[in-house]
Amino acid sequence: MTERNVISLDKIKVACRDCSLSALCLPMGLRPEDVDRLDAIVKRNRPLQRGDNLFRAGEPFRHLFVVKTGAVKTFTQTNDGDEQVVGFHLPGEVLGLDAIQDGLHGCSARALETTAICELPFERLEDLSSNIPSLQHQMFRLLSKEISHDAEMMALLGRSTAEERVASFLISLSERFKRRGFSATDFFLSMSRQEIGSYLGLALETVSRLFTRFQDDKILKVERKHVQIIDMERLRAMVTHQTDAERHRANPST
Amino acid sequence: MTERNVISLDKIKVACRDCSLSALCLPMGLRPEDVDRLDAIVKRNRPLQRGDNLFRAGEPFRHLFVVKTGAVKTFTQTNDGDEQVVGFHLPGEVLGLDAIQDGLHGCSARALETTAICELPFERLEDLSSNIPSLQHQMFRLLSKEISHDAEMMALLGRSTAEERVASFLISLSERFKRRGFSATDFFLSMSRQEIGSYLGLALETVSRLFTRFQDDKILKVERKHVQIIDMERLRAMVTHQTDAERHRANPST
DNA sequence: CGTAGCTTTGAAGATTTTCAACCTTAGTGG
DNA sequence: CCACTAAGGTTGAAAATCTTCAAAGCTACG
Repeated sequence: MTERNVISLDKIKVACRDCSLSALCLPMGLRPEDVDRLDAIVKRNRPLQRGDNLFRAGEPFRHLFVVKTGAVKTFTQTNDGDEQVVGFHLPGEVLGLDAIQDGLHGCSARALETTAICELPFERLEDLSSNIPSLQHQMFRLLSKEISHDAEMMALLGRSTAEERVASFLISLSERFKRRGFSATDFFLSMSRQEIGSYLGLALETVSRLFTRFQDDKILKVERKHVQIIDMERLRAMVTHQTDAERHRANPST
Repeated sequence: MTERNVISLDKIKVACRDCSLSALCLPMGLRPEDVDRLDAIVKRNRPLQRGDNLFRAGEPFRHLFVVKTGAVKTFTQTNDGDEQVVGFHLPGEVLGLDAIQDGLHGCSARALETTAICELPFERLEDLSSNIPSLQHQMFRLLSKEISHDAEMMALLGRSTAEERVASFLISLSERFKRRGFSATDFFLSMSRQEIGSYLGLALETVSRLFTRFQDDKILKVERKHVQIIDMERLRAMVTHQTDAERHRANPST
């Protein structure tokens, strides 16, 4: 990190803490004046209540959204009417990236709890990116990260047993909470068993049974929405599907 | 489409046909001189033979790759050693988008048949994008499209029966061939039952049985790698999981 | 022509889903 | 303050689906 960036870092952090743009600006020091320009286009809205929609599938796409606090699920409907959850979005995570493609939201987004959101007008973000190469680079990285994450998820769904999926899901939540400064081993699920099942391709009963079994095996302590991870080692050991990418990130020398 | 773009279209098509950049430049008219600049950074390599690796997981990322002819699979290894297919890439499709994130390839890519590839040095593409706003926009769309596609795939894997997955897979191939000017109803699979199964999260025997059943039901004609779709209607009817996004794209008024 | 690598097919076994009942909790209104 | 209700969660048993194991067939290639 260069001298210049050290100077700007505090300001960036403040701006990011405020507007939850860490996904965009934390990974790489933008110049302070650029952060100000980015900050200037961010809209802050009143918080969403549980059940409120942030956007619906088919609506025109104008903004990217960043979760500030709370949690959001994204989902589609199947032809036979039920809901298919395609993602959960925690603080610091970005929504709407799939809609850049054709200017229409491909899924709906709904708050799982009281949730604060920032809006980024995408056109203005594009303009800014043209003028700030490091912001453009951040945008590419942001989109690429999503692709990378999706590929891991597909590999998980494509291969795994119910046990492995649930273990993987818990580890993913744990890591995401940790990254945002929350406890990695003690947290509340804002989504129902139904929603977890839909996301993981399992019946809600299967999710419930696995939570019970993990608890019997002294790996977790689960009480409704409250989860405590007792034995992270064994939870990780259940996941045979660490990808090459994850291996290399964990230990780049191999 | 503006007058200016009409003029440039032929040239673009020629350039794209040559370098397989249609993913980047066909969806939106770049100015002719911009296409030339894009064309100038494209490298053309000797073709890959079946089994050759294009890149391996963990290798540093320098280029995006566009399939010109042939077919490529991307895959990761699981901890217990077997291969997990995460994607198939047909002519006109782009590989490596997941690696922008951290500069390392997250999966390996291997030719399924004799395959011609274009290389796009990513750094130079970023430079160009900074200077050509419409190219930047294309890049965002390209990445977004991949995210959109992955979300559909996740929804498919998360929900469906074996029947639905195989039907969906065939429809996807059919549409991709069609888009590139090949027959939508008569094509050759360049991948094995094993690889299809890995991709769809099914045992290879399950894939084989479903091909047989679809044939018995007069929906397909399958002879090893050669597939003919006899009854596209019924094939489509098997897929309950048309997403909102797909519905809206098919019929934007609803 | 023989062998290796797919592919197909059958049967048994395992996992997961479905259906049904019951339990728990949080919120509501008497 | 308590009872009631609705929503979500748990548990059991039966049924469906998919996988695994095993064997045999086919094709392409050397």
